[in-house]
Amino acid sequence: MSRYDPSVIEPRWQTAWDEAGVFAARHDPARPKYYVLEMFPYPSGRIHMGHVRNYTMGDVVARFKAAQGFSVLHPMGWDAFGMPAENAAMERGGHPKDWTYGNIADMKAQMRPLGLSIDWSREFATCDPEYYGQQQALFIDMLAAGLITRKAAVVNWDPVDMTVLANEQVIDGKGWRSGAAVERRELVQWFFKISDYSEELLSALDGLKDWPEKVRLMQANWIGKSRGIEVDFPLTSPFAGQTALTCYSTRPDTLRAATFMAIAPEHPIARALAEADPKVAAFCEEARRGGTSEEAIETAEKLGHDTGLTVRHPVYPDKTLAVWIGNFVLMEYGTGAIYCCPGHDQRDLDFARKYRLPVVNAFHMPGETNVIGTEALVPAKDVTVAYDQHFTGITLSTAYDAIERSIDWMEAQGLGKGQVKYRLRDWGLSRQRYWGCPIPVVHCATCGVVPEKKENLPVELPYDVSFDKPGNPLDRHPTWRDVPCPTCGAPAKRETDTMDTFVDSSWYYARFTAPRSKTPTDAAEVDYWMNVDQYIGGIEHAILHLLYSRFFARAMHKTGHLPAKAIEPFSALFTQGMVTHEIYRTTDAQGRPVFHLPEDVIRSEAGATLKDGTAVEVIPSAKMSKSKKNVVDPMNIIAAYGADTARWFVMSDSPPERDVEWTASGAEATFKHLNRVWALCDRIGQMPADHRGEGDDDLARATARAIDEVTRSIEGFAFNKAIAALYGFTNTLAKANASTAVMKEAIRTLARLMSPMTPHIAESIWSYQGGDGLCAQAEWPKADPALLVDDTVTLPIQINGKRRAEISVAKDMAVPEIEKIALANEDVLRFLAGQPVRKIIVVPGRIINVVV
RNA sequence: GCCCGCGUGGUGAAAUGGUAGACACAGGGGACUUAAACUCCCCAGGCCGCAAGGCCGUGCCGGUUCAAAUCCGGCCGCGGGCACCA
Repeated sequence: MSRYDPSVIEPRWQTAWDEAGVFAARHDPARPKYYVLEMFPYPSGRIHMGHVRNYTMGDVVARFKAAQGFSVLHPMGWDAFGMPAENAAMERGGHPKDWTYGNIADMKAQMRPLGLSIDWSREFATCDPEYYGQQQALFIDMLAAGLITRKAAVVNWDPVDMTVLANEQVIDGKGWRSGAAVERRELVQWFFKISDYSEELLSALDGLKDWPEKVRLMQANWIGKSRGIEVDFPLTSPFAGQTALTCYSTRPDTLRAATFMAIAPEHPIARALAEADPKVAAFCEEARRGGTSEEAIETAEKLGHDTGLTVRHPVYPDKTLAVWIGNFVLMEYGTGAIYCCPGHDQRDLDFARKYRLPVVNAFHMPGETNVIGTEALVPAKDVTVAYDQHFTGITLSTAYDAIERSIDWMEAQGLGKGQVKYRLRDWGLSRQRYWGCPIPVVHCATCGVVPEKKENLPVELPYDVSFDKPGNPLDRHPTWRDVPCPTCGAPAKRETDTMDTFVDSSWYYARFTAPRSKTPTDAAEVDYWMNVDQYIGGIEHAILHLLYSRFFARAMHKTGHLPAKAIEPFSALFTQGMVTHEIYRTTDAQGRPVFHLPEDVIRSEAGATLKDGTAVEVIPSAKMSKSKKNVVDPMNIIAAYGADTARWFVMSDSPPERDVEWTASGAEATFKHLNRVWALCDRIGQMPADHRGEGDDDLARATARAIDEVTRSIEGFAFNKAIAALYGFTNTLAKANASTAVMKEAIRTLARLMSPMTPHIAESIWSYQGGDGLCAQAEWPKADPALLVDDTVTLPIQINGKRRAEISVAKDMAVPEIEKIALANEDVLRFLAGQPVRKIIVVPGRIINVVV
């Protein structure tokens, strides 16, 4: 065997795998299938360590399952629509399509040398007309099935660029390019009616046993099921045709402490007031400032304007409450009007203190006075509190019980209606952008909104567009936009909005089962391959992508594109931690932030500079992101040490669910280790066939233990522990003095155990040591159970919980006998110093604790 | 602001109620070498001690338990998500 040279062996084995078609997914009804999928990448043009970690994890699972006899589907594609392509076109010229396909070619060229066991014959990009045409067919079917609707929605409007902005393009309430103050504007948009599935998506979470608990919890909170009551507050004098304000509240137990009302600036009453009163109009205008994100609204300063109107308290008619307009009340949620209990809600209290509104308690902590100062009294709902003069007569109660009693009482009095509500809103899919899947409908003056005929799909994006002006180029492309109505043939206009890119990623997993099908899916293929047995991706997708995919699978089932068994498309989910890195920032002449790639920054003990000496601000590690440019290029590691080193290293140190801070150190050490394995293989290969050693039994046991540990660790997604076990086994093997046959068997086992992580070197060892066929197709080793049990066990002895001694006893020794030996131990006697033993606890096989 | 996580040596971590620090990285010492690199061997949580050994120690404070890194309550710090980044 020559020296270890990955640049020679890695391409050789990759070619061998390709020629043998090892990774082509085969629809084989005789074998169990296993579908492993990693979240497909956005084609930024460069792979980074996060990709290497993500795809190596999936590859370990895919190779492991293949070795265990499964027919494995392990595909790869590109989440290729989205804003960066348009931004690139605006900043550097060129066309989003050319930029995207160029990036895909570049990234694929960087991924191939990793030696991933991917079936590349199934590759597609979401911007392929073949893919998005089928997505348009799905849209048309979903429209017909009543799963899609149109309604008004609020967007970020840049009044200078006259364009809609994404939330990330709104920085401190200003447009990222124009710097203009952003306004909230209403626009008619397309929506998927995901809220029809709120209860279904919530209750089905219980069945997702192999999803992380935290993801299910996050989704449950996002869906936000609440039980509350809808109450009318009568206006003391009717206004604008309204006689009452209708509010929804989840805390009717605090209704007595309501001291004022707040309505949204878009509320009909606020609009009517604004028409008559320029001061109200000015306030409503002001309240529309800022971005649409919940974060922006929740953290913005709460502003209010007193309308002068009052309402009567529905339960205590003597009380009247002032009606305010508040910039924090949203017309989209609930009824656009809320009643405020500053005593028991911090936001309401802050508002009340600011505008000198009254504050009262609905309850106190038992035995306390609880005068409200600057902090609202907000105990957990399961804490018993003392209600004051509560309308139901409740005195001591938890909030849980008081809420139920209040709802029952108010329903009985005809004052309100108990209701279940969900926080989950419909999914707005319209985007006023070019680089996305066109929404396949036509607007006709006589027929209204008409879906495109399926035989005309795909509705393809025109290539001849320019990005020199802000806004959507499809809007100013007459020959694409102006088409005859599919129904009546009269001149009509295409929808120029394109789809949210979350739509693209909500069904790609199904498409991989039959990527060239002339319909969105192929019944026989989805039936064999679905569901995804193991889905792997970043925790940042815990809510939106995964929830949308769960909805889409249901919608695809309803429209006949997926079988019922696939409505939960991902049987098991693993959320890997992120690869993080420091961020490097300078500012431009206008004071705006400019970010720099790590390779453009020179780091020293004193700080960081650019190559021209400009000082760079170093921001602590955060998720690697394109916009922050804190991404690391793994290609230099592959060039220097080979793919096996990169793969082993990203799997070795941190547990896969935890974030890992990228550092260059350690890759070198991995490479040295692989060299040691190579040399060990060489040495064993040259042992005389008749060599006899003393250590055959010990090595056989160590081999069995390694099989057991590596197998269990991979099954439990503890790849770092699998690698620790492989280090241990390699060290044992290197020191072993065993017979040639046992040594050879051990290193062939080592090759198979390493192969999911380091498939190329494993293949070389396998063939050199006389393994049959390709290691990639070899069966996974099985441990002999008889070799896994030890006859004796070491038991630590604690005295009052502190470890003081240890004894070695037979594995199956009876407890009384262990007690006797422990109490006779001389270290134990020394520590006891004659004190009487109060209790002795023996946990067989684990520990002994003597209590004095 | 709201929801969800995470916090253990100089570093990545292991131990998920039962011997805290496995396995590695960086570091120190030694062997080999004219020398260096490579390779191999040894040491290594902190404090006290010549040693034997002892005390302390898993972000901080408190609790449950024979026993807590692990379970519970409260704080602090860091990260993810917040519906148009993907």
